[in-house]
Amino acid sequence: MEFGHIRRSEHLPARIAAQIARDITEGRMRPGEKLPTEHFLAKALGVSRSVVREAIAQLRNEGLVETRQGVGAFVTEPHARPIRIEQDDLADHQSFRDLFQLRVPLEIEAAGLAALHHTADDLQRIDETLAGMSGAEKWTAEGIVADLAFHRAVAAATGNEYFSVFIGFIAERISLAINAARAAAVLEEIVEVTIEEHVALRDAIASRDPKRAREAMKTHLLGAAKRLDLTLEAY
Amino acid sequence: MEFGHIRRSEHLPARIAAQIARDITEGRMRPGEKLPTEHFLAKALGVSRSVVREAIAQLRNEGLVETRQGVGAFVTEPHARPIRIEQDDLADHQSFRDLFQLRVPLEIEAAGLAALHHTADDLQRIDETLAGMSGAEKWTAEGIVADLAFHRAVAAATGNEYFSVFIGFIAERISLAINAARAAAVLEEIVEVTIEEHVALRDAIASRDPKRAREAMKTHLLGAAKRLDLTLEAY
DNA sequence: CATATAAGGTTATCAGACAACCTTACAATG
DNA sequence: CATTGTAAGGTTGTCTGATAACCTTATATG
Repeated sequence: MEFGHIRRSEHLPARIAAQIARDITEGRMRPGEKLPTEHFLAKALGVSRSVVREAIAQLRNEGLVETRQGVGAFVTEPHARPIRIEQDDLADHQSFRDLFQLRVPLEIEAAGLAALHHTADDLQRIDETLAGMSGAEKWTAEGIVADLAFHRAVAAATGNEYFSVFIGFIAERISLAINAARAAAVLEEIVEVTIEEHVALRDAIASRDPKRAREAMKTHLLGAAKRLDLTLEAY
Repeated sequence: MEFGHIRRSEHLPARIAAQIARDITEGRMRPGEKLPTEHFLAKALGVSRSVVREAIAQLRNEGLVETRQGVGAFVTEPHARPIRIEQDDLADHQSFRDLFQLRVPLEIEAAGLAALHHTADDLQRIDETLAGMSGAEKWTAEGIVADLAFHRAVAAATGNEYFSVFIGFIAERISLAINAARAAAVLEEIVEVTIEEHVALRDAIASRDPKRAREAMKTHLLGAAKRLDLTLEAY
């Protein structure tokens, strides 16, 4: 096992943890295998034991290793790691587009499921977000927040918690990125059109027509993509 | 702010982290608020600074706090926190079905995008997973792993990293859940059928026919759902 | 053979110190 | 006055060394 020295930069423990994590995920360390002792790692990496401990603690939090007092640290069985996406990943245009592209099929399906499964409460919450969107003339950031609330409400109406979690997460990231990048004037135009499309979608859901709801969501999202100058495949 | 002493049991840092996490998620500490200094917390909780540091490091890994050297630790804004889903959430049948339902539109879209965007390398990796699946007669767990690898390879062929991340995550959870719940005999039958469907999907991708690829994936997933006794909406 | 006991190794925790970095206040400079 | 430099104090980051708790293994003991 090789343990090259760590470059002096920022976040030593995170760097070390990432290195060991790579060793594990890329197969250089197999499940059940014992990590070197903290003492050894500290010597080998040229850092103190505190840093090594913090790195191992991070790996333990991520579920990649297990530590047993008096015995050592061991690579765990291929146990699913939590998914994790950082805001910074959306900095460039490519990532933004990719995430938007991921959003489309999820939201279309959610619209269809919402049409089938929504309750009276769900519909009321959707209507509330619509009212919040057209209520004031505070476009810009307010409009983005209201748009996000609408999409959340539709996702919640599916009755499937995972749609809520994933769509909420993705839509929120996209909203934040838009809000950070776009000028107020552009936002105003976007929001104007958005409201009409939201109402159309809401009506399709209310009439329990999954096909129409899906089409409405598709129209809405592809329209939004166009207004954001994103080119997405459509077929 | 109250900081009652921590009971002497196991995993002091985890206990402390959990306590602070509760303070944050239950609103007793608001986003942007500064945590007490490590020194103060150590004194107040009756533990050493190392323990406090490890607890705060865990919170940082979970995205609940941010630390700035020389300044302090601060509660993060909720939207800056990464999405995180634990394995335990899939214990009951309802959750399993819901996650499977979420998977369907994602994978269908991925199949279409893979047909459009795959490179020669992508296709080769897909073929490798097919070979791995039919290569041995070790069905059961091996078959599940190979199935997962196939779906990962297709997602990777989209060229969209987020499809890889999300589909990899979801499919892995489902695979683990299936592996834990099903008997070997049942798995064998499932895998038999799966291979044919995989090949069909592979051919559709290879001929760059997104429509056929989407249909193949849809057939495959809805068939899989049926074999798992899941009832999903289809329209 | 079965059971205690001792020894050594490893992680968990503690304690104290110094380094790196940030903020603030205030003086110096133009 | 506005800007820049500088010093002070506070906080996190890292280092060092030691002790406690725990496990494994080997050895002794009946």
